[in-house]
Amino acid sequence: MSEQPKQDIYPSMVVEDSHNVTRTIEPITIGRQLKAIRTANKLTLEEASKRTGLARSTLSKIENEQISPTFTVMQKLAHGLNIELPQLFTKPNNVRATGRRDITKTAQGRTHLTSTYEHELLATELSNKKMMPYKSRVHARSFDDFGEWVRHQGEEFLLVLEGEIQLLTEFYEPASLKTGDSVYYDATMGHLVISTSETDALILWVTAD
Amino acid sequence: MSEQPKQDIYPSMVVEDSHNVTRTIEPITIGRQLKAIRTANKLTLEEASKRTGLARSTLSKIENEQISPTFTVMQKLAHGLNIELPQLFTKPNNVRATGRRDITKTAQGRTHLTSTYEHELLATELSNKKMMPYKSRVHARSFDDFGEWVRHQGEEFLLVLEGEIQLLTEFYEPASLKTGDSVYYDATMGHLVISTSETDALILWVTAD
DNA sequence: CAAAAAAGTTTCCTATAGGAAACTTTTTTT
DNA sequence: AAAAAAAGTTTCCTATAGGAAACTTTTTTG
Repeated sequence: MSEQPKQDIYPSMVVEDSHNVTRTIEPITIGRQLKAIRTANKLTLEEASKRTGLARSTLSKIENEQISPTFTVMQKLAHGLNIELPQLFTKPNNVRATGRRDITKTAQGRTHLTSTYEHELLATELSNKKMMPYKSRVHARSFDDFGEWVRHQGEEFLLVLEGEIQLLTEFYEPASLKTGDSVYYDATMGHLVISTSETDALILWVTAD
Repeated sequence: MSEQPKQDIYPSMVVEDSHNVTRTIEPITIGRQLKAIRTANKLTLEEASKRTGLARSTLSKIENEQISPTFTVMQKLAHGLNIELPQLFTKPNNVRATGRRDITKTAQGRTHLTSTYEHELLATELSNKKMMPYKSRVHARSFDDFGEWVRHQGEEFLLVLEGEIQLLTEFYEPASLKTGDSVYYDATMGHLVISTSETDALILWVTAD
C-alpha cells in the first residue's frame, strides 16, 4: 500500500454521449463547492465542524479532495450549513436571485377583475418568485357563480381579513371561515370561495406552484 | 466487533428551522431511491453492476441501507444508470399529495415563543407543504434585540395585520409598514422585523423554501 | 517583528465502505 | 416438483473514510 504522492479521488471520466461521441467529463468536485459555501458564510473549519458535527480534519480533507464523503456525511453537511443537498454538487453558475424586496402599500397592488373575485396582486415587481400573494374581494355568493370547480397546480394558503366566507372543496364539506381564520389546501383539488357576510369578504391568498 | 442487530444508517435528525421551531427531518434514503430506479429500468443487480462498475454486493448493500455510499460511488451510480445526481435523493414527488386541507381557526394555531417573536403556526396538520404560514406577534423593538441578521433559505411574504412595523433588511433602508401593507423578499438577505406601534404589531408571514 | 492565538493540514488510528466469493432465495425449465 | 439457472444476500477481507490530536501555517496582538 501507498507510496503514492496523493492521488486524485475524482478522476475525470471518458464517456460516449448520445451520438457516440466520446468526451471527457470533468467530475463534480464536492470539495471546491464545500469550501466556497463555507467561506461565503465566513465560517472557519472549527465553526463548520460544530454546526455539522463532523471533525475539523474531516472537513479539511473533503475540501482538499483527499477523501470522498459518504452520503451520511453529505447529509450532515447540508443540514449543518443550511443548504439543499444538490447545492453541494450543482455548480453555482445558476446565479440565484438574492436580496430582492418589493413592498406593496395598502390598496396599491395591481387590480385584476373577474366575475367572482376582485383581485389585488401584491409584489408584482418581482418575477420568478416562489409564491404569488394577493388580496381578493369575494363577490361570489354561490357555487353557480362559478359553474365549475377551480383547479390548478400547486398549493394555496388563505386567510380571512374581513367578513366571512365559505370554502367549498371537492373532497370536503363546505367550511365556514370568519375573520382571522385560515386554511391551507392542495389547489389541484377543486376549490372555490364565496362570501357569506353581509358585505363581500376580503381574503389574503398565497399560491405556490 | 459488533453484536449489533443491524443498525439504522440513516437516523432521523431533529433540527431547528429558521424560526427556531424544532422538527424532525426524515432522512432521505438513497437505498430506496436506487432500488426504485433500478427496478423501474428492469435491471438486475448484475446488470446494474456492469453499468456502474460497482460490485453486485455493494449495490445490494446500498439498496438495503446497510452502507452509506461515498460520493464517488454516487457519481458512478448516476453516470451508469443515466440519471442526474439529485435524482438519487430528491423524492420522486410525482406522488405529490393532493386533496389535502387544513383549517386553522383564529388563535388556534400552535404557539411558539422566541425572545423576539411570538409565533402562531398555522396549518400544522400538514407536513411536506410548499409554504409555511404563521401569524407573529412582534416583540422586538430594535436591531439589538436580535444581535444579528436573520438569514435563511427561501423567500418570504409578510402582511401587517395589526399595528405598525419596520422591516430592516441588509441591502435596503428600513421600511415602515402599516396595517394592510405587505412585502415580499428573499430570505437569504439579512432581515428582521421590529414593532414601532404602541402595542406589539401582528403580522402574517408565509415562507417558501 | 516576536510571541501568541487562530486557522488549517497531516498523521495515526478505528470504524466502515466496497469487492470477491460463498451462500440463500426466487424463478425458470424440463 | 426436482434440477438448474438466475437473482439477491451475507461473509470475509482489504481499502478507505472519519475522528483525535499533533503539527504547520497564517493571522493577530503587544
